[in-house]
Amino acid sequence: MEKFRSFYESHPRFHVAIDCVVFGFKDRELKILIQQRNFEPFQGVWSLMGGFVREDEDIDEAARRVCNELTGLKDVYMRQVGTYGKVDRDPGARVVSIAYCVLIDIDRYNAQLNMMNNSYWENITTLPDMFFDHKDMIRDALKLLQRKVSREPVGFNLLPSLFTLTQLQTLHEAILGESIDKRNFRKRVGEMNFIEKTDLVDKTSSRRGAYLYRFNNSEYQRNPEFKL
Amino acid sequence: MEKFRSFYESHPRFHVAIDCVVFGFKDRELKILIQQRNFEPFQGVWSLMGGFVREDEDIDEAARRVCNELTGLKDVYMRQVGTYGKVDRDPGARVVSIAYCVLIDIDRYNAQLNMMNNSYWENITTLPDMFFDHKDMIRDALKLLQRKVSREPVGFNLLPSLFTLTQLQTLHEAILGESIDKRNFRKRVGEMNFIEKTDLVDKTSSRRGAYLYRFNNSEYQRNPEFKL
DNA sequence: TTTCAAAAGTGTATCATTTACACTTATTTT
DNA sequence: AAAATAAGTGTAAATGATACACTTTTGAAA
Repeated sequence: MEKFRSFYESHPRFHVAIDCVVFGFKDRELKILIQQRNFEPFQGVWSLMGGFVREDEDIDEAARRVCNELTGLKDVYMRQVGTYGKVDRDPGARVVSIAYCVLIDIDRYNAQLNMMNNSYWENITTLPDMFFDHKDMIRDALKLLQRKVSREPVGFNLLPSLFTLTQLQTLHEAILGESIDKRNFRKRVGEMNFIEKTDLVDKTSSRRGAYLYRFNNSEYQRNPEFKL
Repeated sequence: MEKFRSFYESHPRFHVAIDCVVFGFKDRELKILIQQRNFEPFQGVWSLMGGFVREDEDIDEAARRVCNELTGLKDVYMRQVGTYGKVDRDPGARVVSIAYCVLIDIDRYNAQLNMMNNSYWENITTLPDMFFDHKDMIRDALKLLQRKVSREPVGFNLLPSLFTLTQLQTLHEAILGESIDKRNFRKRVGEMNFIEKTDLVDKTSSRRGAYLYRFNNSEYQRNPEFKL
């Protein structure tokens, strides 16, 4: 391939970045992790958590690495949202950025990282102005999440491994931005036998207590049909 | 920003390419435009039609330019599918490639371009082995198209501006890979008043002749609800 | 210890949507 | 005149989606 080097070298090269739209769920609200940069360039600007792709990394590997650096978590659900490449989207240099939608259980997130990264969990309904096209990335990531949450078991990534049906429902409501009928919702849950009732009870959110459920992925794989 | 140049320069840069998954529809078959390269590198390998992003171009502009160079057409429907960035996906150099799904009316395509580009219309069901991840791009572009065709008026981009309902139905069948009940299909068409019957008749495909319809986009915009 | 507050849990009837299904019509060719 | 070919048309049954309100359980407060 050596002899065709000029074929490639006649074309320009760009920085390629990863931006993570990290979703979490707490207090009935869908949140995302944003950062107010305390370093140059763009100090003080609100932005998504990101990083650059390295020479020796697949872009998905880079996304996993960046996400791990920012959240401390491994084996996290992430999906590519899209790629953003306006010429002037980053005034410091030509940067093409690939956005990823990341879903984490907010309780597994080490809050100390917020100090280190100067980052915050902000409700998606009350985001500040943000760096260039980062609002577009968030919008598109949310659309992706909305499209998936009713048809694939992705919401469980935002919950603890044991959760109540009320938590699951309020999660769906927060993602879809609309309220859901409780009895209809539970009827649909009941049709999916991979959402398993345990005999454990959570009493933190009510006096009566609510049964805890878990998502059984291997059972789901045997008959992967999901509708909520 | 000058003083932060090193912030960027400490990170690597990559070639960024566009690959177009160009769909066409003819003889009841969904086809895509592929090219057997008659130039180095990778001479003889089947691949999608592509090109590199330039310094002064947004990626969407680059996609439009590349698509225009390859099809001769302007103002075509195109949507980003995803970005493919495995380290070794192109052995000649590190190239990150953004795939676009492109829908054209195959009758507007100048067949002479096939000579110039060494390109062909191949049925999606009978594709040859292809360059690295180009099959993945095609699979993902087809998924995108399948997801959209029933809920948004995108199929019309693959048809002439006047079309019969049988053409529209066989197009949907080709995209979805399953047969559709004729009466149910036409019932749904009848519910969308932006699919307008003309008094023109096409007699090329049957003795009786079939009424020609057209898609009225401004009527659609007044009440954008689509279900087929 | 009784009362109150707060969330959990439970079923049915109606409505809307989707599916299954087969013959007639119009025209050209033989 | 008959045959061949694709266009065009409606209804009934089944399935899925929606609307809707009261009882239960428990801890905290009176």
